[in-house]
Amino acid sequence: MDYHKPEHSYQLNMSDSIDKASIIPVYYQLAKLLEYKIRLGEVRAGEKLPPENELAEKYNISRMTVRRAIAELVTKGIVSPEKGRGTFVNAPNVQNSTFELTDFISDMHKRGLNPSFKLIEAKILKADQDIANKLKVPTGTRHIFFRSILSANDEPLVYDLKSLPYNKQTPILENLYDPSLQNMITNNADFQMTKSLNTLKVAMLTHDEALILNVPANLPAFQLEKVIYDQHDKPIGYGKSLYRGDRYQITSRGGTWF
Amino acid sequence: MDYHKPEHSYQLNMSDSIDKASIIPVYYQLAKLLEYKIRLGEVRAGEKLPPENELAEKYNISRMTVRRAIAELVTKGIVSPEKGRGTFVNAPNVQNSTFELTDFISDMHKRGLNPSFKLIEAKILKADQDIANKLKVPTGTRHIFFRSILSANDEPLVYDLKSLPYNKQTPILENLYDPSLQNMITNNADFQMTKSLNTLKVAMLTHDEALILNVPANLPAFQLEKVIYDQHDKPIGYGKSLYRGDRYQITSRGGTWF
DNA sequence: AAGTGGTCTAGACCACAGT
DNA sequence: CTGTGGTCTAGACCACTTC
Repeated sequence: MDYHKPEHSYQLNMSDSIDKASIIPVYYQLAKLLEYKIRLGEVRAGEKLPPENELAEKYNISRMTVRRAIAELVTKGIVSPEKGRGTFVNAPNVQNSTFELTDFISDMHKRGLNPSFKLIEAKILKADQDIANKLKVPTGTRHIFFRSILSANDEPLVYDLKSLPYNKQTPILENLYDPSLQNMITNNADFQMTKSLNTLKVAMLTHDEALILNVPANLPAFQLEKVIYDQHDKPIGYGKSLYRGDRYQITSRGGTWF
Repeated sequence: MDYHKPEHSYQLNMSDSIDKASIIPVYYQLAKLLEYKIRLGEVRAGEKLPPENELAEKYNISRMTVRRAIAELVTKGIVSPEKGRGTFVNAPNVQNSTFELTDFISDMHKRGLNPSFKLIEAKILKADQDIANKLKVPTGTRHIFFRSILSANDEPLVYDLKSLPYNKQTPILENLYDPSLQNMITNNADFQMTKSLNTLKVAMLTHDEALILNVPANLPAFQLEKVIYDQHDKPIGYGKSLYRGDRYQITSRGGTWF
């Protein structure tokens, strides 16, 4: 019995040819064609794709176009070219998974929920040891501190704390309207490029935090910490977000196909 | 006062030119050059890069090479080309963060720890409602069930549960040696392409789970659930991993720069 | 030496956006 | 209509791998 060959046919009924007259780009057609052949097992993991020259000749297209097609598969992680040797089909990798944490508002929209935002408090504080460390400033330096609640369908979901270095040039008022770190970056033409360091932990909600989120204490939660740096690697914001563990989860798709 | 222009100079002292004789590819040189100019604010967010023609002429290189350079910036999320309009510099996005969960062994190695693996139990079970649901089989269908502990520096860190459809063709013994879902995929030539669905939650360790990990009960933990599908979208594995919340955290870098 | 991927060129035509 | 990015070609030379 040959159980390598699935009996049923696929929806895709691809012919082994390229339609140059099509509106669909040639490189895209070829990429799909190769992907299809790999899916069918015509070229298996560890084996080589036909050389670029050969593909170009076979389908009557230029080698550059072939390369563009292969580049598509490379970015998808399906194949890996090796200089002087050939382009090899990767074994499906199912071990890795990538979780995206986007901003709360779009995240909730994507989940079909109605997000809202409430600022609890905004004040100027002197940096304690912890904050001084995060913002790389001396202790006692003044910074603006925000506390807010993010809700979905009027149910509190995230408790959010932010600290920004206090800067007389920066108007506080507009930050009150949207104190997201993103807003701060976007509205300040000083920041051409930024980077952020993110840490995801699990935490147990303290009594106070649970009270604010209107949940029982000792509920587990995601804790997302974010430090944002400007183009000179100077911290320009620190944020800590607590996501209710009973309501929030993150999903991702992985593998060789996306 | 012009606080847009930082007074101090950068380490990079890039000349506004391309060295065609260099071993460094021209497209790479140009990509770095453009990135540098954006970083300096020479082209700010929302503004256009010079047209491809112009860049090609200015640096005496072909337009295809210019495009290759710009493609680098596109994949980094720094610019976005718009057909017929130009190539625009993106505002730094600091909201999104991407967390990678790789396999335990390489993850621990990367963290400089010494990983080890212990199989607690492997047995054949009949699927209960939950497992039947995950593996999309009728309840009562036999499946292989694995329980194991993953440790770093001999300290239990992850409690891992796996269920695979029972298949007489699949030798169990090799799975006992390395019962990772990845191993199962790699060793089975039937699977050309696979996909996985991953869910990350927070959970409270039950008494039993805590006992196995040798930690106090009610410790919060990451719970990673993974369902793997073959190329026909048939589930071929279900896994649940509990990561000690007091010892495990995930970090990522984000922003316009990686 | 032969095969293979990596880079690069100097054109070309197209589709779309803005005038 | 002009400017712009998107696609494609038919070559070329190089560096690396394998024989």
